[in-house]
Amino acid sequence: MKEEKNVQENGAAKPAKAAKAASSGKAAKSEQTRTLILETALRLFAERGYDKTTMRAIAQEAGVSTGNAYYYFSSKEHLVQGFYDRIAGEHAAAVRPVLTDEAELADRIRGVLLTWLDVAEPYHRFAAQFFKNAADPESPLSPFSDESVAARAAAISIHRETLAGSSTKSDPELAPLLPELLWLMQMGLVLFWVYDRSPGAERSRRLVERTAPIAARAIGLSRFRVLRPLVRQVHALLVEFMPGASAGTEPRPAAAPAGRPTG
Amino acid sequence: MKEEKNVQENGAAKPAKAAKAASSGKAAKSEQTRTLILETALRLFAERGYDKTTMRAIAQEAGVSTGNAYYYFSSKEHLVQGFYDRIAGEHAAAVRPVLTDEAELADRIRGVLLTWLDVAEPYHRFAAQFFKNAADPESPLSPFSDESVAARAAAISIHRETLAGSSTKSDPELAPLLPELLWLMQMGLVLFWVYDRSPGAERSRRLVERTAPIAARAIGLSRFRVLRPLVRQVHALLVEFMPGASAGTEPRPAAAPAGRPTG
DNA sequence: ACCCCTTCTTGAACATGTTCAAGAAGGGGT
DNA sequence: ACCCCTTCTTGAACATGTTCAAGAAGGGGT
Repeated sequence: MKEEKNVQENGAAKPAKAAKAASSGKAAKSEQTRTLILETALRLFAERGYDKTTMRAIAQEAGVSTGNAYYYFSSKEHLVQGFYDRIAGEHAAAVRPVLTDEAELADRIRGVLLTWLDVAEPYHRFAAQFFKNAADPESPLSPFSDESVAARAAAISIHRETLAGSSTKSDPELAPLLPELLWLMQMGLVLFWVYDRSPGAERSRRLVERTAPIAARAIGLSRFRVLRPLVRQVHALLVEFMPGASAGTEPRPAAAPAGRPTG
Repeated sequence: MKEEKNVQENGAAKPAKAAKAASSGKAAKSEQTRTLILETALRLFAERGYDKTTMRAIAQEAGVSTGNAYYYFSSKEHLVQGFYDRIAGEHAAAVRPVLTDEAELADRIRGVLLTWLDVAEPYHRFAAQFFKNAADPESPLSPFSDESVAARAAAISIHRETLAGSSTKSDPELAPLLPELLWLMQMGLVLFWVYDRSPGAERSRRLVERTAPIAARAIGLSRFRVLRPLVRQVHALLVEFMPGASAGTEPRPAAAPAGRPTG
């Protein structure tokens, strides 16, 4: 079912003539169709859930043929990529007040993570259903996949700001790696949230309330002398295993570095 | 595709007459068929991978009808449960030397985790392919699901021994929660390993080499005064969120406690 | 020997993700 | 106006997980 052959760059067969079409004034017809299919899919996902929404239903609802949906999105999973990007965008926007108003690191971390829960809440049921795809390392939906680089970089960027804007000082060596560490923490939260069945995801919220101060405190403590050896070890660990952690603070654009897989 | 109706206790329609059959001397024919199907499935999974192995192929290879396979295993996923149990069993056995020979906590943790990698290695490709199912919270394969309680308890039990047998002392309040914490660490390793494409999973092995001393050191440091507040917070966190963490050290049998989901 | 109820077994039918051959639509270039 | 090449679009066909109605096999109880 999952073949190595026929891998597409970005999951769609969309040709490179996009630029040309844009310069020709009106949005390309093609682009409209693509958007229509995507919007329809996301709406149906939200209404019925991922599994209950068939490709046939999406195509029919969008008024195109089944095959046409596959012309624009090479699989059902690829339709979810758009959902990813949307949530990431909403989060980036919704998080502004927190980053300007809060000073304490714990509050900033808490605010950023709670905001994510707020943004994601409407999609909770939907998310739980397609989450399994995201966990498949082969899947473009994996948070570690090349296709997710943009969303990942954006998320890490938020965390960089979270740290930079606070008064808490951390071990200077460790500092550049902390944004990615917070991102990892966020991924953990997402994992927990997906499993969370409590009404309003209140358990997830409480988890944030509990862990944000811990993370902040641990970061603050990282300068203490007793912890120096531990911090050193953690630092070495992160440098070795965080993809691109040593490559400075700029979020990298599209292409992932060659060589070893993201894992 | 995934309906709430028709949930079965243990994923098979196997009737409660097992005990009776056992007392009647020879293994019930039914049990033989069940085992045959399972063995065949695991063999084909290992040979061809999860996705490439169709239910039809399993049935055919086992010499039964497709429908018959579904009589014994209510879905393809349920066939993998047996694989879980097998790996857990092998790990429990293979880990004996480590637990008797090693004294240092770091070495014990490292040994236990490296042994898991050894045991799991033959199934690496296979595991990566069905891992997505395990990540689905709805799936019986989820490490947090009720169906996985037995395997989870066994794994935690190993970690309890890992800690108990070492000379490292930890914060006494924290101590009872550490086995589950180590289990969580192990789950993290599994996650990493599934994504790991390096030959022989050497990156996973290096991750263990790096993290085992860190974990051991952090556990040892937990008694220090500066860290007291942090340890307190972590403790409160674990008590609240670790399923059954407050319920003493005995691994619980089958049924999960009522109320909130495992998440 | 026979009846009846439970347990197994079968293979066709169904649902749904995906592929594919065929052709329609667009749009230069002449 | 016409040809040709690329881009879209279609709907049938395919693959495979799962369900289901039908009936076979077993095994007491009489």
